[in-house]
Amino acid sequence: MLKKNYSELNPNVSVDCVIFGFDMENLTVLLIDRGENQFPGSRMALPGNLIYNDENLDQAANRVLEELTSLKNIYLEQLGAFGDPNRISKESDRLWLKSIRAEPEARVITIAYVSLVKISDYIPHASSFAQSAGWASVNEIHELAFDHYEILTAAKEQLKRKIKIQPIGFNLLPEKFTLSQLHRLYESILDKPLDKRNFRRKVQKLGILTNLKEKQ
Amino acid sequence: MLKKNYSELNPNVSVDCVIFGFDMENLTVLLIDRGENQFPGSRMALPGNLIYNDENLDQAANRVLEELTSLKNIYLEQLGAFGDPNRISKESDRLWLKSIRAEPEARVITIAYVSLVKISDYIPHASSFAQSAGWASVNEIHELAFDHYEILTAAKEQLKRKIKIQPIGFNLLPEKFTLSQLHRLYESILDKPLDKRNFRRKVQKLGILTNLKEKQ
DNA sequence: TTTCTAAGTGTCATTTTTACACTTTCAAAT
DNA sequence: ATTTGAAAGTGTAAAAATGACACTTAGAAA
Repeated sequence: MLKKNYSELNPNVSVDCVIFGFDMENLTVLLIDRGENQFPGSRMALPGNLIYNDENLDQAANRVLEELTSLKNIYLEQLGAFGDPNRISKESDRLWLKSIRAEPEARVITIAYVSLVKISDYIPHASSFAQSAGWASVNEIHELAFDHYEILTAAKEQLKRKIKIQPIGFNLLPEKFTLSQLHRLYESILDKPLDKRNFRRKVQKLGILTNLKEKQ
Repeated sequence: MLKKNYSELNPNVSVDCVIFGFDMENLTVLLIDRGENQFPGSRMALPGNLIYNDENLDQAANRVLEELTSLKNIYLEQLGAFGDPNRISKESDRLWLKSIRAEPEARVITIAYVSLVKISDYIPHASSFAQSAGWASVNEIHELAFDHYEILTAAKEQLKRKIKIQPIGFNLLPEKFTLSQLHRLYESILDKPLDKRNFRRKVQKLGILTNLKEKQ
């Protein structure tokens, strides 16, 4: 009877992480630079890689994120699976895969994860096949490796949906923060202006915050 | 250079379909019977199977559903990926996989899909490895193959969320139907009583329905 | 000191939500 | 044929949530 070795990479399943960051000004996302490439196409990609057979998907997402960017202990939520057979069809992507994968032509479906963190808490350091890792303004991104732009778009939608129903976003801010900062965060995510007074009223009705009586 | 054959089964990725059905009385779900089995554990499972490498996930879900139950042209929505390494650890499940899979020990992650249909529109006929296929009352299900019970639970939650924000459920009913039937559908899904008058008012404000002036 | 930018504050109208009880109709049982 | 039971059908009032709206104050920069 053949005993399967489970602690090996699964050539068909990867995870990709969409880590949104907020710096009191802009909504950004964590990208890695894949480095020079002879073919056209974006050098930038979401941090992601194949899973091991003996880890579950959540573990894989955390591991991959840490390996590529050094960020750890981040609450990741699953966004969904992206599995178009053509997601690897760009020539520049295939070339890159040849340099990092044992089976570069394998059909890969990827499970995307999303999070939202406070930028100042996490300083990315690139390692593994990432040449660099850093935050990029969400609004300035127009092209990414593979289907990562599509994944990013879906992640933005998910974030919008989530933020409307439950007040995430509080662990993203310093312990002391102004309502204006929170206001900016929400406007960044929803990508539309929110009435200042109505917003403050709503937040305060949640009663989660303790007023500091310090101004500014 | 090795040319990869893409129209082959991918041993690592499957799809599973949670098809909810409504029959004017109960919320049900479509299950297949895997047949006799020497080991304890549920014979029943969600319709699901491995994907082919040349089809996308949505196509795979539709194909697998049709192959096992004959249901086709169903709008399927992705629920998410389930990929615990132990999802195949029950002895009865492993035994069953040996009888139907080329690589029964492979690590498999599955992508779950959800839909909601009117039972009378779709009569399931089992084929492939399904010994039978039919509707089972959601409330009477307590055990399923693999992690399918967990998937079913997640699917119920998703359905609840969806039904609150947009009035799906209209294409599930006959062209003529009473508001009471719709009312029952919503109560079944949300699993709690809804005030009759408030419900009717809300539906009528949507203005989607044309009043037939026929009673009952 | 002037000027600009961002912070901070309250009210009112509209809409949405929730709670609540009796009558009518039809079908089934006697 | 009559009675009985079960489900269909109907309106109102109070409370809560939402959305629109403009001026003053404080601090930073010129």
